[in-house]
Amino acid sequence: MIPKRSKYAIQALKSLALIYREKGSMSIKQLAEQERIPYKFLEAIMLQLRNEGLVGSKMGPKGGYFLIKHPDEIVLSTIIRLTGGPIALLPCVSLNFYEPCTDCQHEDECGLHAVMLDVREASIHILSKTSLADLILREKKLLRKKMEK
Amino acid sequence: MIPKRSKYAIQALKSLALIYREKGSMSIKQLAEQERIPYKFLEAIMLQLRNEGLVGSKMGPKGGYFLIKHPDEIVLSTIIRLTGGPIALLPCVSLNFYEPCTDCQHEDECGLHAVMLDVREASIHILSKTSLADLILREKKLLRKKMEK
DNA sequence: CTTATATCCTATTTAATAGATAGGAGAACA
DNA sequence: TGTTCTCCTATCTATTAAATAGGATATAAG
Repeated sequence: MIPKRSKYAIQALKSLALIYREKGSMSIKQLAEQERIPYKFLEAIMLQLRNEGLVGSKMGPKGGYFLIKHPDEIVLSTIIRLTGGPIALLPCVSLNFYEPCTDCQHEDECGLHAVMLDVREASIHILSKTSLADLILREKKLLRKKMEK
Repeated sequence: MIPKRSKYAIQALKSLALIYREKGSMSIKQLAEQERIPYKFLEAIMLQLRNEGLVGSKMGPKGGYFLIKHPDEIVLSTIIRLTGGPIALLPCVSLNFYEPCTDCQHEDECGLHAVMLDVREASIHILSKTSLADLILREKKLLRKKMEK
């Protein structure tokens, strides 16, 4: 499971992506209300995303956050990685949270290691090809499909 | 990430699978030493696996645990599920640990939900086609490959 | 220039839970 | 009859996710 922190980050960034074209920005208050995320928690998250260079910010009234990169360029795996969510199912196959097993002398002889590597690859493949723009596009398609019924 | 509990369970069951043919059994002490798993922790795990019907047990001296099913029939997804490891990255796409998002009115309109469903499917596909026997076979292949060098 | 509205930043609290341990009861083999 | 094992319940501890607190700093607008 990825932490809520990661999920909140994706939701907030998706909201910013929706107003990217008109160079819009949103305050934490707006984002928090719209996505029903605890205000102070979201504040900490946005601050981090800013330090990581994903979003820009402007202080004072009419200030807020805005995407720096194009929604096409921000993929889910990046957001998850930055906000501390491990994607792998075991530490020994994690890129960003790697830890060797205390037992297991030879990783390259461990069958479980090999299988879990496969799982990680499959997950990352999906998450790193899905951008914020893809997410929005997908929601449009879902909605359209639903409306047809 | 799946809990250590799940990893330990897989390791122990793999050891039992190795002696399945000759109807062998192993005590917790043996298993714990061989796989370097804390004794008491493993005890709790094996007890659960027994209650779930994956292994059988025999009390007293020369007693121990043994596989009930054929190593072909026990797949990783089953072990992980039984020992409490969520495979999905979000509660809203988990089969066994499902929880709806507090925000998100319509799951079927949520793009993230759709993507995370894809990820789960990809992971489960691998984990439910990999049995204990496959794990052992894979390790043999890994070892052989390594020896060739 | 004052006020309201934002971000910025550090520190702290809280609650849940994974991981591990303790201690003894009950079974079976020698 | 003692030793070796499983069985079972209860508990401890440390870590961490999640959320909160409080104030400093910037800026738009009247």
